[in-house]
Amino acid sequence: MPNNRTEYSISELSHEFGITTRSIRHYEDIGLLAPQRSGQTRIYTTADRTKLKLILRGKRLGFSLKESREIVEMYDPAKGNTSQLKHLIEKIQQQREKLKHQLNDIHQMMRDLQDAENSCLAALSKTD
Amino acid sequence: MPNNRTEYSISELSHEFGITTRSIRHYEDIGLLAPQRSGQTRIYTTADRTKLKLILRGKRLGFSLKESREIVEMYDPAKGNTSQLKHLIEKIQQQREKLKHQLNDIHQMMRDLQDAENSCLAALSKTD
DNA sequence: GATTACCTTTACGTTAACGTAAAGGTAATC
DNA sequence: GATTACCTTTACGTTAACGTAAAGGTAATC
Repeated sequence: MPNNRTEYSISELSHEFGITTRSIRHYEDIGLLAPQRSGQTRIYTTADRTKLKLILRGKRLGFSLKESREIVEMYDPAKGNTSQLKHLIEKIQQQREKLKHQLNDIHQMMRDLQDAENSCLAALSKTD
Repeated sequence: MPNNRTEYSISELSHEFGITTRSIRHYEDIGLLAPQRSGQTRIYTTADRTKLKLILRGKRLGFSLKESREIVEMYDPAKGNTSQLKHLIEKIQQQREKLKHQLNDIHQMMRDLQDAENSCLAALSKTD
């Protein structure tokens, strides 16, 4: 299993992640990806692939592409001066807070689902 | 603190949840809410309010209104026969699976954020 | 050399989730 | 009785996130 690939075509990525090439190009249109070119053809690196993963994970969590951009930019090792670093740390904290709220929502929803299931089971046992 | 309200106006709910009345009416348009009427005016019960809460929580978790409909219908005590109950239990399980995946995504994202923060802190300590 | 399988760009179309205006009704207060 | 604060419906507009054609280029295979 040669998992040491370092370059990918757009269709390889689209197959791997179950999305269309149109989506991947769209992410580029709005500045989330910037693959190299070989002539006209796009060439994606493992870093591009990772960014794509971040975008799709964001989508699963209900992030807009604009919100995912912040995540992607955190991954980018664009570093900078002290004030930029401090600003980035602040952003990271904000994302963490948001995720904490989502965790609360998920746990609450799981409790609710448990309650719903229990009353279903109770209704079923009465029917027996 | 009289928390024993049983009826609410549309503006009361919009203020409480920080959304517009337009949104609330929209949820009704697509069949997520069905408040009573007093003449022309809508009257919301605590059950309606709970449904609205479910919708908004779903939105925070990235659910579409169509997906939230499933959650709302689980809350509805519409019960039914045995096969309907079993079907509902299946749906509940599916929602749980989806939430589990979201939990994984959140935990992974939190780890990534921690990594990003650590490298920021490392870069800062070098600057000192 | 034609079919196949990729790749490209341009550009209009679509769906969800509302926003926004227009036009009007009611009930209390100045 | 006019202003204020609510409520209503109808209907067109907007934004995000792509979908979908159209038109064309390249590289390998039959």
